[in-house]
Amino acid sequence: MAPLYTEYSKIHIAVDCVIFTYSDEKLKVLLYPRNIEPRRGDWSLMGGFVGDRESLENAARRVLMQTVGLSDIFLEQVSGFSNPDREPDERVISIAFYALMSNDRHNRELVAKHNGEWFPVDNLPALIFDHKEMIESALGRFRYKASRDLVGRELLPEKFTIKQLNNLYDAIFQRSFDTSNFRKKVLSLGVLLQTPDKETGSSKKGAYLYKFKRDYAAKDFDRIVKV
Amino acid sequence: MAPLYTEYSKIHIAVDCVIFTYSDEKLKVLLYPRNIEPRRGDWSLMGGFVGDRESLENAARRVLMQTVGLSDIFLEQVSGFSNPDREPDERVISIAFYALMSNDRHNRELVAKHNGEWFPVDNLPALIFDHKEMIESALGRFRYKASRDLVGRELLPEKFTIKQLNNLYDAIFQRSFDTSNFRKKVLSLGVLLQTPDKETGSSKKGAYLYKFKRDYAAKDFDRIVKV
DNA sequence: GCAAAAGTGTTACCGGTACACCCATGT
DNA sequence: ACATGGGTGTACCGGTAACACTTTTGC
Repeated sequence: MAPLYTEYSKIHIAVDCVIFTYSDEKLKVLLYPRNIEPRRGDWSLMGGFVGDRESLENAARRVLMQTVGLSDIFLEQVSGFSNPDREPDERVISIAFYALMSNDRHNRELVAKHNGEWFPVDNLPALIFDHKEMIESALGRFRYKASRDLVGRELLPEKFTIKQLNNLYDAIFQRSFDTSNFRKKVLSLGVLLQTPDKETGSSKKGAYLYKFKRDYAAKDFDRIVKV
Repeated sequence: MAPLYTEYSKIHIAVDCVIFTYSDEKLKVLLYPRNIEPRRGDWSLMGGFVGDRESLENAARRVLMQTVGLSDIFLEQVSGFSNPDREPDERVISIAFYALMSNDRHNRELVAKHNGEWFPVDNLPALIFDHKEMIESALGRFRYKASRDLVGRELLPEKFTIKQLNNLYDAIFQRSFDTSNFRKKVLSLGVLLQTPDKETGSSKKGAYLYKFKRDYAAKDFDRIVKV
């Protein structure tokens, strides 16, 4: 490896992960009390520096593995944040990613060990640096994805009712979709399979549980919901 | 500035600019024969390393100024490209940007001096590294922008006919929009102003020239065209 | 008059929205 | 029987697409 670019300076480069989950009918983000100076103890996204021979995405997956014990989950790059003064003491460029994680899959012990806590996206605490902005960008990108692809598989249990999916979309877009129309729209996409089972906890009649078709891969529908 | 992160390695970080213009009824990208090894002479995007105290966007604007003599143009970050082997000889992470430039504004001498050439997006030559992929990502993002905001101001002369705008959209989306419906849609947005002048080069009747309203800022329309 | 491009009008259809209504069941 | 949430049906409205039609003017 020839030292071709020696006259140009190198820069610390990191990734930060916006980890979304869905629980208690809310869309939530995983935050940690920062464990190094400066601003130790303030809430922040979990991140890490990018290794010498590591892609950004692999760095993000490594962070996910260390954070929630999973790495085979949906992950998408959002944007680079590069204001020279975004960290007060040293120059770091950080690339934000967002990840989608079903609430029942993550390693709770691992999260607890680092004092991670889940915050609803509409009620975030004070965050270090530009992490608030990262979350907002990530949410924008996630909404775009959810508007063109049914995102239930990543965030709901394997089997779920249409109502649960409806509530998920309500939480993502912070509005209330008409249940009748939502049901029709979603079923018309042809990617869900009705199971024989019913969910009976919340109603007397019971609601059919659905799951994604086995071979379902992310599609690009015309428009599931308006953004 | 305390050396906090000394145990983590720094990485070369660059920006690459996908510069779009519109001429001869085609959407084109500016490419250069690479002027340093490796692969000197192959076609590539214009890029540059990010300085110590420089944001990614400022680095991209600096590249634009060096390349086309303009920096006050539309610029948007696309994505980071970070495969450790994307450059054969040394590790460089590059953030792709795209820019929109009216064909009559750029500094032709400056472009010619570096042997820059414009290529239609549907007929690109062989490109170095992952630059083809960068252009495709940039085009995707640009199409998204054009679907929600009228992009004529950035790419057409100050005054233009509806037909020209129609042709621009045809070129961006590589399809043909119905002229009648396109006209109605575009005028209904209420952002164009009819001028008293007519363009008579291509027709006997002559077509009215329009321009963007003085106070027009990028809006987020529901949907101008389907993506 | 006719060709050519600009510009207007018409119609059919589709998808989103609102909302009324029926269904199944536990109490 | 009735309350409750699940699920279906329908009617309206606006946007989109396709395409016919009118206008203007140079030749």
